[in-house]
Amino acid sequence: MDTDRSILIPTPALFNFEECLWFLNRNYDDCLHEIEENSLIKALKIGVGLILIKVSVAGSFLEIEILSGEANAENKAFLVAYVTEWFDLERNIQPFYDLLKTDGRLAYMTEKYKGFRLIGIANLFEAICWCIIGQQINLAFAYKIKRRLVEQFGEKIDFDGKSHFIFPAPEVLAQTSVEVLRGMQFSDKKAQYVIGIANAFVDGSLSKEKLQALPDFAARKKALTSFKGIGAWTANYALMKTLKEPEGIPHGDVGLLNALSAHDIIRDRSETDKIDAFFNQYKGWESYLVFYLWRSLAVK
DNA sequence: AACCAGGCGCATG
DNA sequence: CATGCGCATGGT
Repeated sequence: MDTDRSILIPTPALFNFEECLWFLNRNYDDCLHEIEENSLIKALKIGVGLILIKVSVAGSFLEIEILSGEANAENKAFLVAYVTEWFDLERNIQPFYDLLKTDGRLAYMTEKYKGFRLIGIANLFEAICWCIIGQQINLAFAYKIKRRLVEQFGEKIDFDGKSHFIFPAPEVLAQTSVEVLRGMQFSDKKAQYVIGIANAFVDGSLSKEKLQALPDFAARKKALTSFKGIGAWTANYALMKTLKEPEGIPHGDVGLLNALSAHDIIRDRSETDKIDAFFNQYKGWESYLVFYLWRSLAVK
């Protein structure tokens, strides 16, 4: 191991990297990272520089190896912060487990999914675009469309015979056209939404920093849903994945509803009062509950 | 081969 | 405020 190009982050209690990898894989074809064996490879942009990292477990540490790009102190500090946020390493999830254990239907999760963390999407623009792509279509198709978009417009690092992409910048997508996106099988509306959101990022009317500066969850949700293409589901999803907001419950989500009925919490999606009452028992941990329910959905 | 997919916006009652 | 409808097209 080249210590110059390697960083170790101590892992917290109740952390299991393989559980997290399961979620990042799930038999889907995500173009923004690659999983091989028990490691994860991802390209990132730091300032103007591209960097390729490999994340794996080394004893009681997560190891970040810099495969390509500059391994200076500044980049290393960025990477520690990035991976810590990505895997939500700073959160003590014991209180969540204590709540799960009081619920006969969900208590099994504290063993079966032990150490599973809320996997983030640090890039707000990416999170929103991903939501728009995924609205009302099946996930396999959504990943295909995302790949077309990313491979056409994203920057990449070639390493070891493979290309590793990063999500396109708003400036780039703001310059494309509905026709081009239609060619990638975006619907007319979704193409308009993505371009509209890209322009909002370019002109500064929407940004992660601006959202974070708002006083509370309700204000952030309202700000997000004022943009075309961002409804309640997308706003909650983005707040949950990018800002790690506990209250971000993607209401109406098909996967969530399926998991709720699979656990006999509801019979059909109209029972919104039951859903609210259920989530009320998990104050402060709603988004984690959503994540664990998604985790419970076996893929094929 | 019909029915469903990690919804959303807009038009009505 | 709640309900209904069109969207677009791949998966199963």
